[in-house]
Parts: sequence; structure tokens; C-alpha cells
Amino acid sequence: MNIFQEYINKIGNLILQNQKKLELDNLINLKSIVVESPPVEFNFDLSCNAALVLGKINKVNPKELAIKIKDLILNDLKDFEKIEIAGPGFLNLKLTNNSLILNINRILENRKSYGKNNSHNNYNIEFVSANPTGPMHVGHCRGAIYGDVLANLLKFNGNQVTKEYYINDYGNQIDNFAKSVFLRIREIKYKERFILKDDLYPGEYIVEIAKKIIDSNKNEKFINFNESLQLLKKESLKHSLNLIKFDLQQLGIIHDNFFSETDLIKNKLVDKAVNYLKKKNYVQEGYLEPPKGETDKNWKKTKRLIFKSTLFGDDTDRAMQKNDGTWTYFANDVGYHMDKINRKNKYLINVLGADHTGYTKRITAAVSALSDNKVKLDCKVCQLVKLYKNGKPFKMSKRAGDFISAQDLLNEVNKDSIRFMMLNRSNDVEIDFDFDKVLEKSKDNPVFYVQYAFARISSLFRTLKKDLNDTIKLDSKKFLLNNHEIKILRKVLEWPKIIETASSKYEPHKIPYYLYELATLFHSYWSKGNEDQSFKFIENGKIKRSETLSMIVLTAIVIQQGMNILGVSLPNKM
RNA sequence: GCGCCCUUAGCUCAGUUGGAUAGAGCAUCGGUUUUCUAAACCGAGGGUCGUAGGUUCGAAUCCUUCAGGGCGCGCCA
Repeated sequence: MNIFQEYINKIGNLILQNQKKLELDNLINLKSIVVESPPVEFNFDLSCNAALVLGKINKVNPKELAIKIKDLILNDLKDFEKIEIAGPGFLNLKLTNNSLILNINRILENRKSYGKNNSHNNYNIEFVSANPTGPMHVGHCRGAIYGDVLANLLKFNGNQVTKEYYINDYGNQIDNFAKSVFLRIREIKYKERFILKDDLYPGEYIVEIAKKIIDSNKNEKFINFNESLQLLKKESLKHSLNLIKFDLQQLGIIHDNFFSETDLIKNKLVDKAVNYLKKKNYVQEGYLEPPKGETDKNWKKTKRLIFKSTLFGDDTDRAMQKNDGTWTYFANDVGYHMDKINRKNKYLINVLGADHTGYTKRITAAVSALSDNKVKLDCKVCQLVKLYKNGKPFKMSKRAGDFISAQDLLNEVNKDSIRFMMLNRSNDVEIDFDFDKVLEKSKDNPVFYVQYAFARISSLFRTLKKDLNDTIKLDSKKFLLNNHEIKILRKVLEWPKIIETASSKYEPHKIPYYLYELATLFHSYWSKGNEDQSFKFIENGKIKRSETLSMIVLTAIVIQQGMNILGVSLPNKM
């Protein structure tokens, strides 16, 4: 259920049926009529812009039209006890007690599904996809959590979601990685000094991997790098993927599918995709202009296969082949995305770090070309995370090398705080992450604030000797909500809409913000009892009013669902 | 030179399919605890929504200009 959507439909139909009575010539923009929550200070349940929208296109005074629509609604729908016209022509509507009771009961009876908007599409979310040459860093964490929560959100809404990790286990970097491990092995086994050169990986984890490989290959001498290369690649990749999976697991993230770039090439998926695009004339042989930015000494003007991505909104066409005729990284990725399309996904989402901004247009173009615009790829870029401690930039660890690792972060802050903080900001804004703030157990720290609200509710149920999941009954004869309760109810009614916009716009950050607001209302109500005894919820071990109990349960339902989507725990005691 | 993102209170940020008096938290100042959890609550002050134009009944939101900050701009991955 989504009360706003329900009344958009009801009011829309009413207007449609009474077009003549309302003297409206044009209902073309009926779709831009919305029902939403009015600003709190108006003290109404719903607000509708119908008169403004229709007044504009029909050239009638919106306030006069509002009066007509108001009468219409009052006559036909029995759900409202009061309607007022406010501002330029908004209709503010107040629900009758009966419809309030009805809506409360609907939520209480369908707790598990409250907030779900039935959507049944196939989504594929590719996220993290960190190079398997070492552990995750902080930037990956943000993308990881964003992707994971987006997946939870879309699933909650009824969709099929595949969480996918693309393993870039092919190309020069893997050779360099293997070489770094080889030299570390030589260092341990033969006391050769490891000298850091430009293409080698510096981190201490390389040493750890080297040790493991030595242990599991006792007979191997590691004399010649080229002879050991295949073994080293295989083993090093295995170990570094384990490092990454361990990091992910500690953040509470499990992917459904790990897709290997090497397999992609083995299975000729790139050739297939390129052939397909050739047939469509989107890929042809040609020459490219030199790049505009920094000059590249390896650049050569030679004939090669080129994808005409400018046809699909890219700034320039893109090379599919390198100098030596092998596929570029992009060509491989095109093959990969063709596979995603062939797996019957309707929506593709790639979660990328800020340093991949420039890549998004070409791969989006490729998906359009491969699917005849039938599949939509959205590349969501997560901006940088800057870490601070005591107000000063946080230094990187020795273990990871030249970056701050996920483990460094996990050493300072728990999973729940990391997840909540990473999402408590829109993905296209930089995050300043201050450890001290997050460690504080106060209102400074929104995670604790929401968790604490739930802990208080749990404590209440302990006192009542009741279970949160017990069915509760509203006394409809003397039903009356006080100010605090009506505010909570109105906020709770917004939940399905939050879910809807957060999932349709891929903006999971709306959830922590919403939960914080809901928690604020609850804390406020709770504390009212401190200054005024009559606002205490409980008397002689029993709840005083069934209205109170139902509002508390509604709050708990939504907080549980929200935190579940965020993947943040909810302790019963704090 | 080009592309993407950002610019809203002292600080960190919400708010963009155009709507009502632009909202939170922190910080500052003041108040609340024999009590269902004070990890909380209540109150006060604080704004030319980066600049300059445009579109209209109405713009933080849409269009254009300029400025400032960030990330990129490969035949690397």
C-alpha cells in the first residue's frame, strides 16, 4: 500500500468523471497531479496540487477550481473530515478517524510487506569489481555498500536482483602483480632484496601472499619468473580474491556471481559481441585522433576496429583493439555486457568509483548498441571518501601500500557505523568521514540514534512482558491520536513513498535520512513523559492507550525494515 | 581544450518530474534526569540557496553566462 498513490488515483478518477461539472477542457496533464505530505505546521494528513496543475493548463483561477474540487471530494469520498484550501491553491486534506484506523490496521496486518511497491524486473548490479591485485580500499567500501543496499532495496520492492563482481584477472596488471609476488618469494627464500620499481606492488600483503604460496608449493624453486608465471598468477589471484572476499564479508556483503574476465575471453564472448556490432555497422575498421589530454608516447595511428560510440552520445569513438591487435579492456567489457544482456536482465547498474567517471559514456553507449536500446545501463559514480581522525587526514597503513584499506577502516569503526555513514550521503557528493564522530555515542552519530530508538521500544515491550510481533487491537470506539502520535503516523505513511523514490532513482541515502526523522519523532514522544507524567506510556505495568501501542509498533516495523535494507543491526538493548 | 560531479546557516549536509514561511545535525547560548533506557528531550539565535541573466502566476529546483572546488580525459586496467 501507498496511501499517496491511492489518493492520486482516487482523486484523478474523480476529476476525470466530473470533467464537465468542473468545466475543464483539458485534462492532458492529469499525470502531474500528486498527493504528498503537506508541511507539518499545516497539520493535515495529505496535500494535493490538482487545482494548481489543472488551473494552469485550463487558464482558470486555481483557488476557484480548488473550491469545486474540494466539494467534489467531500461529496464522493467519505474519507476526509476536513479539506482546506491553502497557499496558491493547494488542497489540504484531513482523514477521518475511521480511515486512520483502517490504514493503521492494514499496516499491522501486513507488517512484512508494508512499504513494498510491487515491481517485478530483473536487475543486475555490478559493484566493487576491485582489481584482484590486493585488498579493498576505502573507496571500494563506499561503492560496495552502495551496491549492496541498492540490491536490498530493489529486492525488497519485489525485483529479481543479481549482485555481481567482475574479476579483472587479465592483462598486464596481473603479470605485474605476479611478478611482485615472485620477487617477494625470492626475498624470503633467497634473501634477495625487494626493490620497489614503478610497476610493482608495494603492500605488505604481497609478502603474506608470498609466504602462503611458498607453504603450499614446497617443491617449487621459483628460479625463473616466466616458468613460474602460470602457477603464480593462479595462486596469487586466489589469495587476493580471498582477501577481498574477507573484506566484503566483514562489511556484510555477499555477491551472487563472480564473473572472470579470463573466462570471458576463453569463451569467445568478446568475438561474439564484436561480430554482432560489426553486423550492425557500429564497429568498423578505422583510425582515431590522438587523445587531447596528456600526450601518450605509445600512441600510434594505425588501422584497427573502432566502436562508433558517438552514435550513442559518447564524446569520441573508442578503440576495440590495441596496437598488437588484441582486445582493449573496453572491448572485453563490451563482451561482458553482452553476456549480462543475454542473461535477460532488463536493468543494468554499474557502481563505479570517481576515477571512472570518464568511462561511463562509452559503456552506456555499448549497452544501447548491443540491446537496441532495450536494456538500460545506469552507471552510478560514488565520489571520494576522505578520512579524518582528530580533525586531521588519516594516514594510510603500511600493510596495504599506497592506500587506506577496508581493514584499516574496520579496525577503527564497526560495520554498522561504516554502512550507515557511507549511505548517509548522496552518492555523488564527497564524504568526509571522521572517525571520532562515528565513535561517539551520541546524536552526532545517526546510527546509534536510530538503534537507540529501537532499543527503547524493545525495553518497553520487556516492561510490558509482551512480544513486538504480537497482534494488537485498536480500540476504535474511543480512538483519538494525540499530537505526537499523529506526527508518527504521518511519517510512517510516507515509508512506501520513500522506498519507491529511493529505488526508482537509485538513491538509497534517502533511507537513513528518513529513519533518522522517524527516530526523532519517537524520541520526542518518549521524552514527553519526563516533563509530563500523563504522557507516560505505561501505568501499573500496562499500556495506557492502544493508540500509543499501535504507533510504537508501526515505528518498530518501519525501523526494522529500513535497517534490514541498510544491513545494519538492531540491538534490543544498548 | 573537453566531459562528469559539487557550490544551500559558522561547519557537515538534506531538499531538483517547478509550488506553501528553504530544513536537519554539529557548533554557540539557555533549560530538563527520585522516571517506560538522559546514548535522550525542550527552547533561542543563525540564510542575497556561488555570480549574472532568462523562462512564468510561481525557481534552490528548468535554460544560458561567468566564477570557485573535485574527479577524469589511453591503443592501461
